[in-house]
Amino acid sequence: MRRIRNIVKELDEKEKGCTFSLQRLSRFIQPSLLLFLSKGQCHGYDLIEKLGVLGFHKEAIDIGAVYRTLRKLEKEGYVKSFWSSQKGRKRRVYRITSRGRTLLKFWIERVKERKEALNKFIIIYQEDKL
Amino acid sequence: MRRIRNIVKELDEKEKGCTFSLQRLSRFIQPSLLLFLSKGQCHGYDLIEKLGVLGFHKEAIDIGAVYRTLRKLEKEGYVKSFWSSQKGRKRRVYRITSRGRTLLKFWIERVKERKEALNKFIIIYQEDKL
DNA sequence: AAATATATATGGTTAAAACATATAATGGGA
DNA sequence: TCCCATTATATGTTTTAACCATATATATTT
Repeated sequence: MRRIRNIVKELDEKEKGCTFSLQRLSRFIQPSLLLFLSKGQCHGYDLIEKLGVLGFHKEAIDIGAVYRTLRKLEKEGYVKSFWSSQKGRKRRVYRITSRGRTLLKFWIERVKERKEALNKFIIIYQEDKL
Repeated sequence: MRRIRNIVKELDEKEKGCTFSLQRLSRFIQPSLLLFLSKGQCHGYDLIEKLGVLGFHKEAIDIGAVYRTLRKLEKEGYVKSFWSSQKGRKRRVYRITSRGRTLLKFWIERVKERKEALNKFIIIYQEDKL
């Protein structure tokens, strides 16, 4: 039904014996959805495809989480949705609101900070290596 | 007793009306502790200081989480500890194990992936901006 | 003597990812 | 035509780790 977590399972093989969940994504679905919606309206399935652009293998994405996050974003007023049924399958199309754009602006700051932190992490790791 | 979250509270002010917790750190304490311990033995309080090097304000760090994570890392065999009491306060000093170094190696891969993803995030955000 | 800094630890709450499963319409191939 | 894969959305449960609060005790500074 859902071919999911194939690649992650391979990692599991390699990481056998490690009790920490390394592949757990963190705080990424919500800001990513806002980001893509800031570029234009989209429906959920489309957004799942687009998450791959950021480097996540489609197979590893929790589809349920995407839809759930979209519903929550709407409940909070960051996006708005409507049903579209032209050509076949009806789909719920999302649009970002101005509130959503403001939230994304805050996220960008966090993303930049986090990127800097990860960069420092890598630099420290590589120090004094032969 | 603990002057914590001063800076974060300022952010809260700015982010008023946003119901999403933007400042929540994610999956960072554990790998960071391993990283610093890979450079040499340390005790918990020292590690709290060092977390600041990665760009986190000391005030925002959950000290309890640091100690808890260290205990867990030891329980899982990624670090080892002993009590040291020379000059004053006794402290529990941690050392990374070879298992810990292996775990850190896996983490580095994740960190690099994540940094790339964050970079793409920023690039996409800046596309078609005036 | 009191206050602050150093140092470690644990109990409870919450958010979000991870995991599982359900539903249903559509289009292509056997 | 029937089956199956793909498209498409959704919700229930479990787990993890951050977040928040608090407790304890020694050492140093005011």
